[in-house]
Amino acid sequence: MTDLKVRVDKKKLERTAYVLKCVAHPVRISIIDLLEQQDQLTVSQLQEVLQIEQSLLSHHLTNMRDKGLVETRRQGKNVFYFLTDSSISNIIDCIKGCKPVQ
Amino acid sequence: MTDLKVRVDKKKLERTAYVLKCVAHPVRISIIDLLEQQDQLTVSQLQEVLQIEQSLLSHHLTNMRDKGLVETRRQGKNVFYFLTDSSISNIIDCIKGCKPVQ
DNA sequence: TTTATACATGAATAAATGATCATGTATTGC
DNA sequence: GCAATACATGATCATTTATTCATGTATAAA
Repeated sequence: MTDLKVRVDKKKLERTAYVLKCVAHPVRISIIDLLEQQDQLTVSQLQEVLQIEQSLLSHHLTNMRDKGLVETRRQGKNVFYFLTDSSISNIIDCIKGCKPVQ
Repeated sequence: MTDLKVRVDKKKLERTAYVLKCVAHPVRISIIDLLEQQDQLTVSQLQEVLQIEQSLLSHHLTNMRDKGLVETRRQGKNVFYFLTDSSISNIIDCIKGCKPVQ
């Protein structure tokens, strides 16, 4: 109570919220889950599983790339997406570990 | 590749995104961090640390309560807020463990 | 060099979220 | 009962995010 304070500095707080906001979407969580299983996947492969419009998927992927969650590697006509670093995966583990509330 | 699929069912996916969306805000992350340090805190105590408008804080707290992240206990004029279950805290641990991207 | 495939981008719109302000309610002490 | 303290709520407006649609670009293959 005496010297209680937020232990995370403002910059990191904002960065964290920024990244988490990106994770916090059903489609993007699904993408992370798939990339944990598969190491790398093309947009078409993701689309086949997710069954959403190509352009919507592309927007989501661009979003994730902008926030540093995934990276890409082009190979011929295909672009492979893969998770940037495994620490992101921890988030998914947490989620899985979480008891559903209510 | 053959039978690749999302390992989280749709309902849980949505619930997860819903809760994560709630976590994904600097003020609310701060609140979680404070409640990890203190067990329970009144709105006034939170306000003193966070330095934001009372009504804004109250809105954030109501939001977190709706999503099941926190619960409340009234004691006289004060309302104490506390984290619902420790599993939520894991999210914070993850965040702290995450390397800052870029 | 045209056509098809794979993916990205931008504009427009819809929907959700955040912040502010004014006001309302519960509890306590006088 | 009345005032003060502690907190909640609702309306409003601004900002952000999600989705769709149309179109653009890169690569490969014919």
